[in-house]
Amino acid sequence: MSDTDELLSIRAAELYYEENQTQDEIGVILRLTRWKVGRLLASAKANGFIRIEIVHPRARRLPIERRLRESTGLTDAIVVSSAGVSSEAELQSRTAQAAADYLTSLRPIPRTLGISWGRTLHDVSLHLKEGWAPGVNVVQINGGVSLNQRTGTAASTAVTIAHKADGSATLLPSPAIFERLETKQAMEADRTVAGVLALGRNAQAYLFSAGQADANSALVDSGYLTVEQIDDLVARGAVGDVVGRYIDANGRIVDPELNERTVGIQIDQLRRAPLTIAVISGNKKHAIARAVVRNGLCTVLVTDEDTANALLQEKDTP
Amino acid sequence: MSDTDELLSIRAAELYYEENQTQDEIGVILRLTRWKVGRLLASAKANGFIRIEIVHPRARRLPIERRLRESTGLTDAIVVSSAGVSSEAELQSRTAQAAADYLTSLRPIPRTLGISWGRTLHDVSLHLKEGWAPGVNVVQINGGVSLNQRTGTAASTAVTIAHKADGSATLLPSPAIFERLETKQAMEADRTVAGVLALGRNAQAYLFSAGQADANSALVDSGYLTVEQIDDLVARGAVGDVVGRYIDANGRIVDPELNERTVGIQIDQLRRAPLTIAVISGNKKHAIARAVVRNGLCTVLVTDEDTANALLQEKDTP
DNA sequence: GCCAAAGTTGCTCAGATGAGCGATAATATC
DNA sequence: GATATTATCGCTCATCTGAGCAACTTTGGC
Repeated sequence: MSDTDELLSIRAAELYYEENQTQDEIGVILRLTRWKVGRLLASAKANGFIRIEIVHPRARRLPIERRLRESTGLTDAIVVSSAGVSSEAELQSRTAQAAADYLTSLRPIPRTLGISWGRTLHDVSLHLKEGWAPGVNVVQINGGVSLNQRTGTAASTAVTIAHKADGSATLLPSPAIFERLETKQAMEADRTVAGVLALGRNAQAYLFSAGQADANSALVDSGYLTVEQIDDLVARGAVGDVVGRYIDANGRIVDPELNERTVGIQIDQLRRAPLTIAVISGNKKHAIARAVVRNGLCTVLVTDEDTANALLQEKDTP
Repeated sequence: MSDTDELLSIRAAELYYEENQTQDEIGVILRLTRWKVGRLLASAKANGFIRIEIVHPRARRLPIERRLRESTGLTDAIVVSSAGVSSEAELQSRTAQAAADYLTSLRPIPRTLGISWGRTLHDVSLHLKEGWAPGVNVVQINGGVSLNQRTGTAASTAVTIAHKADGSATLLPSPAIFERLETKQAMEADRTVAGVLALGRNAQAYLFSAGQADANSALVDSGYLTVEQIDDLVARGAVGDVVGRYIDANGRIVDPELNERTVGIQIDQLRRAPLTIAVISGNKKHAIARAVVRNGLCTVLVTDEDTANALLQEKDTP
């Protein structure tokens, strides 16, 4: 397009989008036929001069969702817009809201829903509306936060989700990680615990988040791991944890011994499940999100625009 | 509007603006009539959820221009968009470009154009296209930069503007401010200088910028004023200078004695002129822009979106 | 300078859309 | 609970707009 045409397309766009003039009227003003005006407007759009943003906490980015589905093979992708967000917390809240929306609209409604715990899932539980589903049994799929933390964040998440769906919550009464393998095995042998774990393995759907591998991990906060242990895991390639288990960029368990001492569903069980919803948002979680998506650990990803774009860019530059 | 309708309007907007679906198709997807979809889209717009930006260096903000004209009584207002600008310099360059565009499209073409000097006007001169007008006599209306500066910025601006219009430049061979009133009067008595000043007074149009009152002023850089003098002027209410003369928020000369020693057109002559184009851009110039516009020192203002909004907000909250 | 190829223009026509208007539903008022 | 009032809905119709096409203009190649 010629230089003067580019300028004209901008003038036309101003009159069209800001002044709500018709292409006819613009034609009169700029001394052009209305067809020329139409073409100029089309070229302004094609050149990317017209940026249309939907500014709303519930706004999603459908084109990014589609590209994500196509390039990763995800069953579904929910990408919340970051237009107009001023803080990371706001973005994560939007993502949690979107996850709650997705859960609510899920058909068929899963009778048993396996969930992990964490800040993100807690946020999701708060965003769910009373009566979001008619009776869902919520099962914890990995060991809970220790008691030196604000008691029962994990339990409260599960209970809230279940309660709001007029369902029941089945809690996993176990720490996340045991110091000794023998203790962990003894615990798993307990009939109650074994029952919960079996229920978790047979859930129809899973909802979980993931944590980045750094000192801010909930597993560090809860006292299960030390900062030094995290550093060691990172040195061995860990990018983050899923249901309490640290994985590398290829989705492999970083420390098999540690993994053995971790209570809950195995990564492979997640990989085989037909419906696994991962909720991952935030700038620091791009790496773990990538690991989760690339290695088939989820079939549905709920995330934010920036994380989604990061995933797409990697795909484009292999 | 109800809460669910608001959400629906966002879903509709996503499909309409991001996926280019027709209102009919959206109706099928969301189980609504196409009229309902149309209404939802209209309400999304009305609620400000749809933000349309024209991202282009030459983009203007016509609605703001109109509001400025209406609320200030300016003959014309040119407001450049700040969408997508990353630096103050870029915004100022856009404003200069817009001023050049305005000058080029000006009808009738002024035979004599009085100009001041400064970074902004120099920028305007560079953005003008060769042959922007068929013969314009450009006259300097205030004293030039001193010679210890990069020689001839002021002269070069005038010459460039004139040259590109196949016209002639009449320079004012005088310092901006004299130390002694007597010297200034003697200078003005000189036939050549007097002739230039007379020519300047009779120009058909004026183009000038304005400087904020702080240590970065061109008058300080050029050695005419010290930082202390500026501080003093500020203490006495100065918000900036127009054609070398410091004014307060009410458009009054702050220091009459200093004003007397300043060579060039008087503020009042500017106020009486039928066509005076002020080019003012940048966050620090909001106050001086306000003083210029509120006190009728210009009939046309070329500025940036942020400055324009600042002017409008003051109007709304008197 | 001539011709082919590519690009641009004005136009027809069908599809998309907003304004306006009765009909219907929801809400408030007594 | 009946009625008045308001809001919402589905629709018609006129207008707006984009796709497609033939005519025309420009450009590049020889």
